[in-house]
Amino acid sequence: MSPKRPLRFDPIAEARRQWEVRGWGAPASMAAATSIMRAQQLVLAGVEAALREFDLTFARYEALVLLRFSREGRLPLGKMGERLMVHPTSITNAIDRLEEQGLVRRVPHPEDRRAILAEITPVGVDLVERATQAVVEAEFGLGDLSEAEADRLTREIRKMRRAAGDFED
Amino acid sequence: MSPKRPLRFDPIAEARRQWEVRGWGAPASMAAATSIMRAQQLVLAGVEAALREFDLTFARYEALVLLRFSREGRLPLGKMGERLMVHPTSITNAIDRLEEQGLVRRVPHPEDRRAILAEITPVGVDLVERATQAVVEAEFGLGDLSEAEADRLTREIRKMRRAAGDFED
DNA sequence: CATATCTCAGATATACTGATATTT
DNA sequence: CAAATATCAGTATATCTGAGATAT
Repeated sequence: MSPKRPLRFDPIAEARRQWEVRGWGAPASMAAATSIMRAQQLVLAGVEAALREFDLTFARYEALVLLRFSREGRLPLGKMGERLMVHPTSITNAIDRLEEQGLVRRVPHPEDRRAILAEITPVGVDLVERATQAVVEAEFGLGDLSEAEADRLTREIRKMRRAAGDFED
Repeated sequence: MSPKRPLRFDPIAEARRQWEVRGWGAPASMAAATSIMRAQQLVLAGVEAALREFDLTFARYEALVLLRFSREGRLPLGKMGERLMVHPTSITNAIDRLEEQGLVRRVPHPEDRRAILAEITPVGVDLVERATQAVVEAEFGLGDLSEAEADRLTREIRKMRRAAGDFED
């Protein structure tokens, strides 16, 4: 981790100013995209720090949560990749690792013999619940954002996600 | 690239519902953090697709832009790492690559002989301007977000960044 | 001597390409 | 035969740790 002290100015406001000086176009979009990238660095750093003691990465934690939320604790690997927006080989790799850790096991799909299900184990259920406590205590890397602010943020990003074709609804 | 079709529901709204069912705490923060992570995937995918023809990654593009915006087209590597919030060895690596591509060169720091400056070359200046055009045309992966929506998004994220200690201002 | 800056070697995580086996 | 599912081999990128060289 890098507990870097805060800058004494907003680097994105500064970048936007420079962007306009150069006449580079769409400065509002640049600022929004850069904001998203930087916010993600902060969230990822905060969450991964909380997950370290459980030997989980963010990607593997997300996979565990997804399985925990599924009706029967199992999902086809392909479906998991779609939902998490990751490459098929990345899911194979993540499930390999979770299986080594005893948090998940592979079981054959009952109807489609091409597909394989990942199923969360009791150990996995226990771990994901403890890891979640730690992530909540770390405030998801958001700092002390109020509930109202978090909701406004979620709503604004939701517009962007819809514009970018993430979902239809 | 993966031109995946949109889901027919908002996966984050669904995750939030499940999160509350399990009684996992801070659902508003979970939704905000997950929104940031997912938005970043969309932006990164859009921008990297636009940068591919220039043989640039997002990280190297950011470094070029930072140099382009500096007063004299050069900055110490350490300062670049701070500004981009990346590990010192990652900057070394990125500058190695940009130097191989002829977009940047290393020059000694005139006052502090420990430090090394990365300086953008004329070829680098030309490339970063052309790459920027492509990124703007790709709308930064934001889809057709209006300027007002982009500004609102930037403002909401700014609150989060301040709460997370990204800057003081 | 302590600190700062950068680099290197080695390890891990993720992603992508292209190929393959199996099943639908 | 075409499409879908998962895997594998190989490559690339980025991150981090720990060590070391050089300079302040």
